[in-house]
Amino acid sequence: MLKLTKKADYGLMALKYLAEHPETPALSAKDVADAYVIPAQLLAKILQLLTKSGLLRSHAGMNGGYALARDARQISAYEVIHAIDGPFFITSCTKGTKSCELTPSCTIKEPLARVNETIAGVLKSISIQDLAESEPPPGRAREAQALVALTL
Amino acid sequence: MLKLTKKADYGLMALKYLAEHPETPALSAKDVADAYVIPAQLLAKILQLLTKSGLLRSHAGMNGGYALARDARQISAYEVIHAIDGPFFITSCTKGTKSCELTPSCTIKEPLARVNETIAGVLKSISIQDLAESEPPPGRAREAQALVALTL
DNA sequence: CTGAACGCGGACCGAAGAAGTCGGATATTG
DNA sequence: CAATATCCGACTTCTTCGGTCCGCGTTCAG
Repeated sequence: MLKLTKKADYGLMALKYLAEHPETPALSAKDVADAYVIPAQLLAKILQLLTKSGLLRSHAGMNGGYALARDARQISAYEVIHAIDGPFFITSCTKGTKSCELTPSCTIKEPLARVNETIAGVLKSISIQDLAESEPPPGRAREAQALVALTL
Repeated sequence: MLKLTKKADYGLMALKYLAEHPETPALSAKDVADAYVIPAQLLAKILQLLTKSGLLRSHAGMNGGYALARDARQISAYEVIHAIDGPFFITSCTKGTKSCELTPSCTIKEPLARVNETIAGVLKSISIQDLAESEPPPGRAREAQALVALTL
């Protein structure tokens, strides 16, 4: 409940890894899969998704692999998750496609949709670059650049 | 991915319903299940969970049922979700129980943990009362009372 | 005191989605 | 040509969610 999939995790990890190695022209799926210890074939499919979404550029053949399509600072965590897991909604009852039918049930959904947007906003404000940077010095914390207002 | 379960939805709906009927001493699971159109037996179990967590007070026997244990304003959406779905983490890799083992993989998780806390903060700032109020007049929007800072 | 209405709680099952595997086609380079 | 890549769909396996069933304890009305 309310957790992102391993695929999305893997995708974020992979992008972070690519962001940390800007010098290399391309890294193969296997390279990344070895660096972390995730199954190579699975990672490959994830990277393919990210390529289709325009976040990565791929190059087949020997010495091929993947590279970031844009600057790491221009890629948000939201885009990655969206590319891998599709559009995400907090509510099971995604209003729009007459899912809640007759029942006037979904009075809850209205305020929860705001929460949904808030979370999306937070995710959009985080870039791959942020992920790649924020780890080495344990004490140092980058100052808040994301400030999100929630109105019910 | 990243959506809350129907059980949590049902729980929120039920609490909202109870908040809207403060006069009645107790409403049975069936009452609420009929109001919205959700399966009664399932709702019953959810209400039991909420009772065990201290959010509701139950009364067995004829004319029994459930009532809010506290004021609707004192119950947060976070508590409800937590009571029903258990502790929630964005990351599949909940650090703490040596889940990420040897792999130095989870460099991602550190910043994502912040996101997790941010979301939890938003959820904590929403009360059942908010849910019960925010619907009738479509144009009117309560002003932002939740302002969340995210620091990476 | 007896039975109906209710909460309690465990066992169970089907469906759906996530995680991961396999196999083959295509492209690129040495 | 051969090795190394991406690419892409089908498939199996595993877990979890949504939901049902049944039996028990409690309360209250007649």
